[in-house]
Amino acid sequence: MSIRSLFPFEKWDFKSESILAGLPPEDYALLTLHQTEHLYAKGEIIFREGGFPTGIFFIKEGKVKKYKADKEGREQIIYVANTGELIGYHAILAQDHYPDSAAALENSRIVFIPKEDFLEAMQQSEVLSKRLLKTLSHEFSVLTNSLSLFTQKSAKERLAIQLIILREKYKVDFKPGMHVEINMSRKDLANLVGTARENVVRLLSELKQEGILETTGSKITILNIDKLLSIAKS
Amino acid sequence: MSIRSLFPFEKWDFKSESILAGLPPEDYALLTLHQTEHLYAKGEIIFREGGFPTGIFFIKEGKVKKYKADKEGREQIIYVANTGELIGYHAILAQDHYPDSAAALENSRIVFIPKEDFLEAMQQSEVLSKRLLKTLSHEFSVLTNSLSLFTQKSAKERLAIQLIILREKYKVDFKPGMHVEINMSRKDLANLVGTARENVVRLLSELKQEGILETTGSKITILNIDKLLSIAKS
DNA sequence: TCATAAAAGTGATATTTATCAAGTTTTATT
DNA sequence: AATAAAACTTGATAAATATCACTTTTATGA
Repeated sequence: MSIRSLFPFEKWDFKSESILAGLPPEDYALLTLHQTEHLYAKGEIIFREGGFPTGIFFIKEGKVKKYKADKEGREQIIYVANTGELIGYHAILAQDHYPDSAAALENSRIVFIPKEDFLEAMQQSEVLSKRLLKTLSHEFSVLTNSLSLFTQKSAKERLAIQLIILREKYKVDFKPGMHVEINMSRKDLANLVGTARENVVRLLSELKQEGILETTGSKITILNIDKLLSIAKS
Repeated sequence: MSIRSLFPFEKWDFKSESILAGLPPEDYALLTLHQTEHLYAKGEIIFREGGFPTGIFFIKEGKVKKYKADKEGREQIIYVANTGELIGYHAILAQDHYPDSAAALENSRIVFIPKEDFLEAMQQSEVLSKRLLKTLSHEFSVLTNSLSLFTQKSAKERLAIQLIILREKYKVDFKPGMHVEINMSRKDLANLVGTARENVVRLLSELKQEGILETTGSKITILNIDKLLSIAKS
């Protein structure tokens, strides 16, 4: 039994890969006309909330956190974007500034597509604008799920859910039965779950006690996904 | 000094009015070809989370809460849609089931537009699909604001913010200096703020003590919007 | 590889918020 | 207007979570 049939990942995934994947060649050509590839080091900021958008970003390799920071600098992570995902298009489509910030969670290879090319491709490509409408509408449902998660579930339940989601995102060359290493700092994990760092540490050691996971350094390995699922569903 | 220049309402407003307002006549005609108007009594459900969408809804008069309920029936209100707003399009565009439920907060007059007409109008109207893209992208930013609100602000700050927003939504024939009556049950207010009903009652009586508002029955009147703004900003 | 900084982990305590169990007031209905 | 039901309010208490101060472990780079 695959985890994909036991847990509703689509409720938590933006599916922004499907915007560009297999786009008609002529549309794709328009989009990639002036693209440039850049390496972002772990921790490096890609764009900042309130900044003026100049293009969109395609994650060729790596992971990116989208987050909002309050005055005291406390971050709330909205979403973890993975290899293959597209970010930064909301601000351009809304004709507004960036609603959130984006920073690399690990060394990442990211392609920049200028705003003009993106808008031109949008204008020309029926397929692209249809896909954006579909993705944006889906994102709406993901965000409403996140919203109710925060008000209707305890920190432990939220952590369990996020660990299940992260485990999926941190899979590389995964084969059934293999273990997955989630490599995220306690601080980022806390900012994703929406609780204090110390609380995450305590909850993780509870889960460790229950034989659900183990940690080596800051890395987390899920040992018993079924138990985690039952906590997440409660 | 108008409240609109002191508080960023656009951060909390979906602006879905702007989807249909002033649409080119021929596009509007397509949309309204088979529209039907219905009256919904206060509390009546318009659509349910998980249901299959058959059309979209235009609020001609009234207010609608969009919410998600958990297994225990506890609701989290995602958004309060007002007269002139459009609801129910996300599910159709995402080709999915309704991500949330909608119910009338007061007796409302609502126009139903069948899915087929909506999709046909989308197909034909460049303007309509552009506007939907813009609105959906803006909604993304509103929801990220709501998300960080829940994790970064206390219940009292959240209540202050929601009261400022609700005051704006409950204005009718408003002239500067006039008072506004917010007519919402403590339960709904609690479900909007994301806290227990008893907590909202206590926070409201604190605000009453501070001379910020008064209540008559379940109705709330803001007396000192400046003080409320300073709590919201803290 | 060793020094040093950064991150993780722990314990004590404070604060916030939820829950339960009453009353009381308001609203609706006959 | 009387009555019942629903909604609101209050107080006491429990539970969850945040904060602070500190130790230990891990990562980094000279």
